[in-house]
Amino acid sequence: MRESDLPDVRALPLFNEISAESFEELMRSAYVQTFPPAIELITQGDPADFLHVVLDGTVELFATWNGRESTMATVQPISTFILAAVIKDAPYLMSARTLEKSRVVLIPSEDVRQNFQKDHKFALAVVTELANCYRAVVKNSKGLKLRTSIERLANYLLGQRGKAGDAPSFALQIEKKRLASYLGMTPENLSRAIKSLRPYGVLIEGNRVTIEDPDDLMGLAKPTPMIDDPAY
Amino acid sequence: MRESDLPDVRALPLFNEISAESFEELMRSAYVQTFPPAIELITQGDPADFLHVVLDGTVELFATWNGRESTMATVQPISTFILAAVIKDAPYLMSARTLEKSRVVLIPSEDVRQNFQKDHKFALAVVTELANCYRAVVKNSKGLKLRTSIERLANYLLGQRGKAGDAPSFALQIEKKRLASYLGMTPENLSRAIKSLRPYGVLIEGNRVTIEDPDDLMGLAKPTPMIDDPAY
DNA sequence: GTCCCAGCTTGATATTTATCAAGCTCTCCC
DNA sequence: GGGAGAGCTTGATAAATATCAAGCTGGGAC
Repeated sequence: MRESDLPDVRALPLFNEISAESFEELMRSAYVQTFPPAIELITQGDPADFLHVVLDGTVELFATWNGRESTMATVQPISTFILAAVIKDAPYLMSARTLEKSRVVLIPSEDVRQNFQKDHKFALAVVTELANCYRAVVKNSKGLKLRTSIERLANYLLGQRGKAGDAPSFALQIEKKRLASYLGMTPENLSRAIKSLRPYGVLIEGNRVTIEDPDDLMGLAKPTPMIDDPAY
Repeated sequence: MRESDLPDVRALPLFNEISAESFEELMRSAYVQTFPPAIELITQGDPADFLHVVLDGTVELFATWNGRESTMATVQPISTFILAAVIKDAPYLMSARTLEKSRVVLIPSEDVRQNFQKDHKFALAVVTELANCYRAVVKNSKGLKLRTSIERLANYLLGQRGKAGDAPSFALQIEKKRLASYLGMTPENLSRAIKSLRPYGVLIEGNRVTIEDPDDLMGLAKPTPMIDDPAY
């Protein structure tokens, strides 16, 4: 691991408050690896050997069953993933693959568990992180059960617009087929859903999204912090 | 709170390992209340004032948006709910109502947060509980996105059969309209889904479920611990 | 540059799921 | 015992979503 990576990892909420000793111990056994695109980093059902931290690139979390596959989340720098499995020393519930060339820190699970047993500050940070993850999945689940696919798309677009600083035009961060899967629909269905948002002032060409009148779109999307605000 | 309730609460994984001091402190400010059926205990969006522990009865967690409603979970004794909101000091993401006469312990959030700040054992228990909750929601989400409603029903029934000690016949623990909502479908659709399982040896009369040939049903349901095992 | 191919779109169709409208049944309450 | 009403079922229909089958397109690989 480069020296220059340490501050980035240290800045994560998960590691921010922990003792210098714990941090050093975790980093001593950790190592960084760079992966090409489309590499499966972890497979659901496997034992959780490492806590992962994405430093660069993009990682997709996905789940499979009976030959079907669904995108559960997209992880972008700098964040960790599969903390729950590591803590519980349980098998991964999701698989992960790189979507582009990515640099990932791998911290042996055993070290994570040991340090959170003895470092109270670390335990508190883990609690906060898990609570956030839990609430994120609950929000997601609410969206899936309470909204139609068009409503989910409309809210996704408004969310992305917010991330882009309320710019009238911005780029989609993921491929449409993955977005479709994330939103719980087929690519064909997404294509049509996009078209059906045209009357609400949404224009998508390639991965360039233009929202002419956010208020109009919001009339359809009816966003609520209880589903759409990651910080809520 | 009755003296006799204390051991029940103490036995929860969340409180099992904590110091006698912490436990006493939490219980001192806690109180028990008995609610009639169909009482809304908490409302999504409200500040998380209390950690709830169900001692008796049944509580439904549900979410609403834009006039729609969906059952997210059913809580039965003895378990806690809405821990994440309490820990984060954030608003509830879900509402809760009693389904029958229920006895609930209410522990002021502030006390929970204080004690988990100072009691390391408590913090560790909170981590475990949250990790379990998180994984439960992820499993649920996987089911929603990867399975059809009939497959979800089939797996639900197999799960209930397991809970009933693999008895060939058992009683549904919730009303069909709530089961429908929990599984992400309408009551009409559930009715028809039940019928469509008849060829797989499933017979449901009232709330009495009979599974004639579990193996046959499993051929359809294809259960996997990564979605269907609460302990996984 | 050109070829190739994955990703995307579009149209046609099928399946799944929801909605609407009765009617039935059971329980609770008087 | 006789309503009244909620829950459940059934049938008919509509809407949402998926599947299948082409075509289109734009960005690498060579």
